[in-house]
Amino acid sequence: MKLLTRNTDYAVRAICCMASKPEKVFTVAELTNGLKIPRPFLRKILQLLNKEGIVRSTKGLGGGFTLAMKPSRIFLSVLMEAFQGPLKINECIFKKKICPDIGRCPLRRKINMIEDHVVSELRSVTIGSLIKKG
Amino acid sequence: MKLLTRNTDYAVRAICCMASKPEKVFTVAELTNGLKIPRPFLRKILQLLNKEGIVRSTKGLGGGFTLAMKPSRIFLSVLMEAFQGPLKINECIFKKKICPDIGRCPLRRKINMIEDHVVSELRSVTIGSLIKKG
DNA sequence: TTATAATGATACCATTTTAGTATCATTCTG
DNA sequence: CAGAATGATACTAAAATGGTATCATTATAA
Ligand code: FES
Ligand code: FES
Repeated sequence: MKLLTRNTDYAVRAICCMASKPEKVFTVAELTNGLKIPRPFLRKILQLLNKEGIVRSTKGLGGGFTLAMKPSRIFLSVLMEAFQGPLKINECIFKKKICPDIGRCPLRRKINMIEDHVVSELRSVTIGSLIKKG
Repeated sequence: MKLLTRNTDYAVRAICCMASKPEKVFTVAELTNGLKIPRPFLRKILQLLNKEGIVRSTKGLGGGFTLAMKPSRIFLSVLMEAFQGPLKINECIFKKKICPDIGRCPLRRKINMIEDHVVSELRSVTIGSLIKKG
């Protein structure tokens, strides 16, 4: 059961890193040093985060990435959706074949309940909630 | 987010099928007819179910597979474990690197909570509960 | 104004996991 | 013994994931 894929995980850490100094512009190199993530891969990740508006990029010398939102507004669920697609648990294989009435299929009902719970939990996690140290 | 992989799904359906006539010995061919699962693949699945003691096989002419347990005792969680490994949500990537104290990492705590919920839900689903039609 | 340091865009490759096949051995029944 | 079934196991195919490479663009500063 994989909940977070690697790029989501990387994204989370990178953002946590950046959240520690909100004003600083981080170059990819700096972030990789701290995090030991393959550099070109992290670049790709940051580029997507930029498109998503979670991070802001500036080009050229002295450029790099900064958070575009407050950590408390960055939801784990949003990161997961960006990197892993919609938060949906897989459909069943035999659509109508087996299940006479998909609306009443007890397996699907159960799966949907699980999904609802998982998703609502994920939606409650923000980067902000992750970095406030204990 | 994939909860059930294909072979688990196939296994569930095959078992549901078999549960409808508990005394009948099903040949693989019969099951594939009903279910449209690639025959050799279903064989492999049934062989594993046999090893797990969920299904009983008899060889030779007139042989095939029967359920070895009552549907109400066959848990979805057990099938998932058999086909997909332990019901554990992925560990984080940077073991000790980032997380100063894994016991206190709020992300991990959250993930663990989600995992506990999912697993306990899955443990409550049996084939029996799936086949009692509404 | 040009060299350089940064990201943007994108195509490509590698690895791992999942899905599915093929084959031969074994066993049971008639 | 013939044939119908599964047992065991090795192999292949396809998809998802993880990671590289490359060239274009932009900004800074000597
Ligand atoms: S057919 Fe998909 S859960 Fe019932
Ligand atoms: S390091 Fe894994 S969840 Fe904190």
